[in-house]
Amino acid sequence: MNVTEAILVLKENGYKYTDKREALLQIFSKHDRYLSAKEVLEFVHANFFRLSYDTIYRNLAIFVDLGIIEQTELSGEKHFRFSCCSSHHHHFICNQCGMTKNIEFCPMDGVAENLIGYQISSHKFEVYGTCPNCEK
Amino acid sequence: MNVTEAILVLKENGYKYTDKREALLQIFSKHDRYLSAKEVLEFVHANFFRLSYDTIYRNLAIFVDLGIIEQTELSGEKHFRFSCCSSHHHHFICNQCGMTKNIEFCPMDGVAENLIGYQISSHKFEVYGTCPNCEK
DNA sequence: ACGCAAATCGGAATGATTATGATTTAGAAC
DNA sequence: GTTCTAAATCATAATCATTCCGATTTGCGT
Repeated sequence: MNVTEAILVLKENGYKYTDKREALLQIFSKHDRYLSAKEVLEFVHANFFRLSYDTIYRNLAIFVDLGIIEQTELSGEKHFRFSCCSSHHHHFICNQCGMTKNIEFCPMDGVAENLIGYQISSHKFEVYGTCPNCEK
Repeated sequence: MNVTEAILVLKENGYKYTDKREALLQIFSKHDRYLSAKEVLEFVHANFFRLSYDTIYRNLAIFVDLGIIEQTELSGEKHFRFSCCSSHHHHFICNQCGMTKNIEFCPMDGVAENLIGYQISSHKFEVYGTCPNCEK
């Protein structure tokens, strides 16, 4: 997923092009890790854009809906990052910088048969720690 | 883990016995599922106890520290439940009632070797859905 | 260029959680 | 059992992320 593709996806789903939306997408394109709403706001402001929290949250929710970005909860706050690829996968997430590394293995495979009668709607598998870069 | 054991653990770690703490532990003993702080407060009040949020959060944090209860984040709110057993395990969690079912399988086994250079501090594997009881 | 629904603004509201300063209490020492 | 002190609790205010709202602006089809 890149900025141009994302804008196309927005169009396809009836959302308009706006400079704010492009600015948001650029941020995610440039910073390839999990960002809090506040971080996003600061990056946008650094680029001489005015932007309200309302706009941030509203658009990020739309982006998540459309699969443009991924969302997770880190220490009580929502964090967002560009969708790295369409295939189902999980993440190692660095507690320091928010960097992620894909984990292709999905633990659901061997689990469903032990949950007969339970309707499974979703699952979460995340590994937390420190990435080699922050380790130094 | 039961109430008496929990009080013992508190004593061993230099925490005093109080009727509020016992009331909290009784709630968890009685309601074997993930509870929000608000639910805990309501249950306690129903038992004719006065209790402030401060006391709830402070004690629940202590309980988590001592391994008396477990904590997770469900739809943006902290939830707590009695530690069911000491062995490492994961959970199916019902979105409706907060009920849990243990999943003994731990996906970390086959994953660590693919994360050389990454220091792993913790991980989370949770399956969400509807339990047979809420399904009806 | 016009019109309108969608998008944005900014400021207020919400709701969970945490901090504060005063008061009460458990439990040890006498 | 009385006293003492640190811990625990209380009530309230503060904080912080997130959402809501009414007013204004803007993208884009006509």
